[in-house]
Amino acid sequence: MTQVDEPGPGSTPGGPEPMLIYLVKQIELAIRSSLEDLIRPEGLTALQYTALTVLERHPGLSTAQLARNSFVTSQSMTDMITALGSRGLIERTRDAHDRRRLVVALTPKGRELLDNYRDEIAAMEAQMTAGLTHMQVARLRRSLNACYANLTDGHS
Amino acid sequence: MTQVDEPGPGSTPGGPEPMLIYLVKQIELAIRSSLEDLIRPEGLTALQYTALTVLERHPGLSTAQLARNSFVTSQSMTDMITALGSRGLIERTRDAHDRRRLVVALTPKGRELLDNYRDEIAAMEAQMTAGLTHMQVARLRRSLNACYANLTDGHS
DNA sequence: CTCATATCAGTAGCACTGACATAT
DNA sequence: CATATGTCAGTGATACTGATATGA
Repeated sequence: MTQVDEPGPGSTPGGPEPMLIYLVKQIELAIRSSLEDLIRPEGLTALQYTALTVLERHPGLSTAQLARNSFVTSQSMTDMITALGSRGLIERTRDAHDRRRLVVALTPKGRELLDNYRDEIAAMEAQMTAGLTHMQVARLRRSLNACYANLTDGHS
Repeated sequence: MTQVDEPGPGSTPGGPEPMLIYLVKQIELAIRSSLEDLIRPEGLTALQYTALTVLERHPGLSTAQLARNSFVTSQSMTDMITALGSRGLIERTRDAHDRRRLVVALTPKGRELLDNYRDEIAAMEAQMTAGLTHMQVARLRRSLNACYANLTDGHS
């Protein structure tokens, strides 16, 4: 051990306050790292797992809608959906009303995988908010929702 | 336009509240997307730009320390540092006291690049927190700092 | 025709494991 | 010796642009 580490997130150089966008990035990095470790035995990446949870919440989405939701191109999302499909975690069905759309849905196997990790994911979140009161967590959630809305305003 | 999109971030399926970790992820995705668009003319990625800001804040870090700060392996960080070095944005000098360490520092060119985008990055953050009071932003920053500390507790 | 959807091809950035040399 | 740092090699997942086909 040579020296104390813990540089913390980046910030504006002059100001004492780290910028919020870097704080968010650092937290996301830490979460992703824990999530990767947790689900590595399943052969899934954090991004693939997140995609499954989005599908659980929004069953009727097409690949193009999922891509916009994650700010990536439809080509990138197609690759991920293909990977999840080859593992039997999702399946795609042609929309009868708009035959361009391939609606993506979880399979029972995909739902079971999410069930198996629900408690551990909740524990991760509990660790993250340790020491915060219920009111502080509620305020944090409201503010983050507002930030998300601000950033996605006008984004289809 | 076929249907309303805007599915929003993932969450627990039963509960009405989206999980905080997915909110953070979605916000980070939105920020990264804007940041990529902003600095694409420079030929830099969002990750490379973020690494530069971390270096600006913490000039004396080695590659290994930077890697731990971003929760990646030293090999991955070496690749990024090499890319930034070949663009003349950073330079590495051998630490005289511990000759294993290669201390990474910004070049004047790297500092100039950061200066050129400081205002636009600040505008991104202002857009994100639009509608929030100063007190709400201060609370958000404190809570996020607490979350970051909780997640990195014990992490060198 | 225009637009949206989805895919195929190629390329680049990113992160990983494993192996290795060097310094503490 | 063990540990920490940094690099090289190979691999896989991710995301991009460009081109193409199909349907609304």
